Amino acid sequence: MSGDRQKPGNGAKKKAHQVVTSADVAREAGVSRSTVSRCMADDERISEATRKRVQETAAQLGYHVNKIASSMNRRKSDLIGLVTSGLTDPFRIEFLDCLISQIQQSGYRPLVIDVSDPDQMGISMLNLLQYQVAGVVVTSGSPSPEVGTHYLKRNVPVVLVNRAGRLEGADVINCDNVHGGELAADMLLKSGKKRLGFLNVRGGTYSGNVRGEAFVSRIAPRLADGEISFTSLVCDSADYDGGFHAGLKYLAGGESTPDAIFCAKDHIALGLMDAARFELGLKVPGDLAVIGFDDIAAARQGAYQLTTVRQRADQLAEMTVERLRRRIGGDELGDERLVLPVEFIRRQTV
Amino acid sequence: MSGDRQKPGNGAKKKAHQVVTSADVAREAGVSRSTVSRCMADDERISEATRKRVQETAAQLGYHVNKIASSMNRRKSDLIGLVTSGLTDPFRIEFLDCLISQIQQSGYRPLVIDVSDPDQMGISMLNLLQYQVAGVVVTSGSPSPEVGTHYLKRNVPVVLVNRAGRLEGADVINCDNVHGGELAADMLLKSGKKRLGFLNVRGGTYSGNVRGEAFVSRIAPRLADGEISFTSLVCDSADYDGGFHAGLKYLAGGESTPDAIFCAKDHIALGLMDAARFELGLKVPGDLAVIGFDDIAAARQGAYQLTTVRQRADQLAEMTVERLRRRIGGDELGDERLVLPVEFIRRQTV
DNA sequence: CCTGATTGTGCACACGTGTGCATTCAACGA
DNA sequence: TCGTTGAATGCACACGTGTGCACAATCAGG
Repeated sequence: MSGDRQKPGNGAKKKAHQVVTSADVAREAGVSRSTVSRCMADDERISEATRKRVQETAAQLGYHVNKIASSMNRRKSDLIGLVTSGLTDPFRIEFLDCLISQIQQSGYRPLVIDVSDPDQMGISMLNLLQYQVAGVVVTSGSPSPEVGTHYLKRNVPVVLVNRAGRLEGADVINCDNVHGGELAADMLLKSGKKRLGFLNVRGGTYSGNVRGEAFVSRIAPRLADGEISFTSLVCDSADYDGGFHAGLKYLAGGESTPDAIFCAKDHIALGLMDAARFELGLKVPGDLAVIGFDDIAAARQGAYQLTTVRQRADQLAEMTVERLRRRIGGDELGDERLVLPVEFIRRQTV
Repeated sequence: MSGDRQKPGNGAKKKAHQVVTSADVAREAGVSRSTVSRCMADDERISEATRKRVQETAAQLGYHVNKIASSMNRRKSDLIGLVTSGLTDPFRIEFLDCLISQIQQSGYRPLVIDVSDPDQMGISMLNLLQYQVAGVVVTSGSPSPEVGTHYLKRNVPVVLVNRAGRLEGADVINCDNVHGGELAADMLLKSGKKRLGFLNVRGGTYSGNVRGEAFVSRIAPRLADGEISFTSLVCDSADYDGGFHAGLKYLAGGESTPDAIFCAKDHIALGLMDAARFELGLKVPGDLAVIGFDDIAAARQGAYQLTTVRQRADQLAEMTVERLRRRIGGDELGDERLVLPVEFIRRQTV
């Protein structure tokens, strides 16, 4: 009555505290194991009566589907790989926060891979395949685009967020970096400042570069007129300390010292502001106007009140998960570049 | 020669782009599948020659062990569940950053579970069991201690971090909240301030409560003398905004307004400072001394320079992983409460 | 009562791996 | 040459699930 082949030699004398399996539920409910499986998956072909009965016995026995076994059979797990590079960048953290929440609500689970260490990176990313992930989100700029190819080759959907380029068969989602750079430029042009600068990390990130280029093209006419000047500034790390040291370096005084700086991201801007205000005694925005990018939580804090360009982490996450779900569901979407709108947030640093 | 039973009816005409399996490697290298398995696991009984040969063919064919299948067989995966409540608390983020890095270096993978939503919490935590996690780290205060019991019942090691109480068979790791509270008290007593306060979130967290109680016991003698006064302050959320609004509420003026406040955590202290300085025009530390707890990155920033009690996220993570690994390895450790030292960091808010 | 359609369940296989046990083989001492 | 030992490897089973297909049961219509 219990179905399937019996085990040959051992008379059910395994370990005492064994985990409850679908076979147990089947036996208890007087149905086959297949039926149990179908009931747990809400298969429509099962009659209402048995489904209810089985689900009740399952609950009573404390049965939960073994996702590992299930994943093995279906050759696909409910895991979604999140490739990130540490948990230090504030905007990325906000994004991951939204993303994890959304992923979970969609019935998936986030499997985090940290690729801070460049050596480990390759193997770390391959590890995701070992876990049969249903999809991958790449939020870090460091992995080369080609790693995405490995996933796509195995039909694992990939979404690249705030990254460069195009990837055949994958979505690339960015905020409107160009428009953001232009908004910042417009604001500084209107502010009456004359010696503009753009501060980015050495070598540049894709997003930062685009923002900077858009900024420069927008101010180009006025530059040509000679009404204003422009300097490209560089910091050593894309964070608070990087901005801080850049501030010490570039704002120490002199005729050509910038009086308005557009930063590639908020976190850099905060460091820059603190160096200017607390180390060099400059007034913001009196002596120095600052504009950031992202609108991280700290930008809203009283100590900064940073004027910035907002990109919405929640929207970014929402779109990421939506695209991922559709691709996992089998939609053939082609490769697209999706752009989310940005918004200028005027506070008190211009 | 290829070993194992053959598939009955189908003459190897499956899907074209199938994933490479250990059987493929075995066939290619002219050994049995068992040998391949042992080679990949660096089993000692395999001769050096064949091991090398097999590993080379494996690399050549692009074979990687299927962790899902492996987990199923061993009834234990390489996943470690991280139970957190959102990614908003700065210190927790720093801790998770270290933790994820350490977990990864130990050959495990972090599976994040967000229990922000209290409704989802129960099922979310059970989901971890479905994935056969090797261990669980609980970093959020919200789940009731009894959830840990579910894991322990299945022999899944559990580590509770900065949490209350004891759990039979699990480690509970805390920083030295008591000493931290005392250090803060000593500092404020020495500062000459007279109207002390302790600011914590309404209802209190375990860590916060302990810090506050230690603070109060330390100042108790001077309280009894009538030399100083003490007020217990409450904010609505344990973050920047909570501290900010509490500042507006408690520092608006009047005779009994505190002139020195010990905050349960840094993030609250930052909000409090900003309300005091930028909304109410108070000088810090002149009109108001502030001490925090944690020493998050923002506390070091020029705009705050917060005097605080440091707990080391990296040490916390290191100890967490070490205990977890030992328990996973089979060590019977009993249930312990581990306490990490704290350090007073004197900056410019006292 | 027979036929065909519909609905609900069970059987048996497959997923890819780890591992206890048996087996093979070479080496070695008597 | 034979028996013994130790090393290296193969065989077969088990892990827990999903699902195509076959089969049973019920029912409608003639």
